[in-house]
Amino acid sequence: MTESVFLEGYDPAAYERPSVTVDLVLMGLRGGRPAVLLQERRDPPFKKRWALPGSFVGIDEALESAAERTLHEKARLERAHLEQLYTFGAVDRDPRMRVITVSWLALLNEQDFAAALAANPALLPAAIDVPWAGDAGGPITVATPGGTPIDLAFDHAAILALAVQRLRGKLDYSEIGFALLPELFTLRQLQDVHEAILGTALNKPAFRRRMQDRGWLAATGTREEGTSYRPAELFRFQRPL
Amino acid sequence: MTESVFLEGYDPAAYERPSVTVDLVLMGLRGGRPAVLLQERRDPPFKKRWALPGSFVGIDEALESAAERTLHEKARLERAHLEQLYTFGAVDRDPRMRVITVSWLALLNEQDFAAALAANPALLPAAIDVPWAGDAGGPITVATPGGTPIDLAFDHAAILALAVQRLRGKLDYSEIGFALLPELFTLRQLQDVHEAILGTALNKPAFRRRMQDRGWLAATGTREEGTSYRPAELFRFQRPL
DNA sequence: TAAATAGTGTCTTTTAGACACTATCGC
DNA sequence: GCGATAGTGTCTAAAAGACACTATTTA
Repeated sequence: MTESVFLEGYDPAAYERPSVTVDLVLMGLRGGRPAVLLQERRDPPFKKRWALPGSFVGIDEALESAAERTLHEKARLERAHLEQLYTFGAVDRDPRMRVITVSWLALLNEQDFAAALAANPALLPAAIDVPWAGDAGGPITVATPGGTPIDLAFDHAAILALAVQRLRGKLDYSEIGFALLPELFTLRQLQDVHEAILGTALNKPAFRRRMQDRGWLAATGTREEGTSYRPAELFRFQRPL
Repeated sequence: MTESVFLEGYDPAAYERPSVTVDLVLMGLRGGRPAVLLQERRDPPFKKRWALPGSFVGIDEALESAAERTLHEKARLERAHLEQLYTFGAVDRDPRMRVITVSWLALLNEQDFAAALAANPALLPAAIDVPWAGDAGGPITVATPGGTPIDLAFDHAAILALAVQRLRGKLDYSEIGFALLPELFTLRQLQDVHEAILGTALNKPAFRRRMQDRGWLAATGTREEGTSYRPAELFRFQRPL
């Protein structure tokens, strides 16, 4: 055992400190397909490249507050499902200086997704394509609505890939899927969301049994309107017990 | 939309930066029960209270490198299963100054756990008691080997609770459990590890089927020695496919 | 041979998938 | 009634739990 084991009590203020940012993966469904809101960089590094919206964490600001503030500043949304993903801290991830970023997954339903786009037209609703199945993880591809592939700035491709993996992994055992739906929804809409995120077709009776058994569904007694066929019942999410 | 939406391109160096640390949850099994290695604080704040081992992240040091360095400095271990848990950044979590900490879960097998204790006798092998079942999460209690309850410094109780929850949640679908075992182990040892972490008894045939079906077990053909009964076969962990 | 644990065969229970069937709406 | 989708009953397949039984080692 060397002396360094007990080398403590030094003055941390004497050490150079890194910058800390939050980056948001603003995810939602657009036309039934996964999409993410990106922002074009106006300055170097990665000038004119697309990046995740983010901002620096204030010295008197909690991490979650910084994420919420960024959600409001960039997407003009008051609230959304927001969960911390991972903290990225490679030394050279920003060529200017040392920046450690705490990444967050923000889930928007179709209405909020459209509202964010309307409030900040500088945002790009990029389409996400996930080439791997299951929740093993792996790289994903991002493209403009027109289909042009996007090479994200910084390490944001890795952050986005992790967001997709986290979302897929938590989808069927957590309440996370409801964050992508409006307050009232049909079981078909719920299943569509799951199928879009997982990229696979699901069995209808089994899916409904599972959702019912978890106690997540509160019947409202009302039905959707404007269909040219039998209208489905509208449900509301409820926390079990 | 206000002007603040596009308020970017300012000089981040002009802003005050937080300190960033890594904190390690050094977990293992001691006498078949979950335990964590703690370190007594020598200086305020929380002087003489027990805390998770940690250190400041160097300005030219990746987060994972800082975690590995801390693992070496505090426990004298070259490697261990190390995975990032969560980043805690409440403004007042350290009364001295703004400190954001990236927490890591480090898993040690019984041998490494004992080696760390021997290399750094200042570490306390605290017993972990988990009062909740399943992977719902919740507070846990920590106690000295003598049974005296420990009130951890900072927000380290929350970090430790999250570590336990993560470990429980990943145990039966990931390879994480093998990090708590030596290279060669019997199926009974593997089951004992799972039962200790989950806090419940498991069905023997079903457990063995699952582990076999996942392709995690490579038979060695050798058997344990020194038993006064039928010796069990020794297995080695293998990655599937 | 006795004691103790390793390891397995098999029955039951539970859960998921497949598939078809009935129900209900607008037109 | 027709078309289309909602919603469900039920059979099958797969996985988990229960339990007992056999196997193998030391003493």
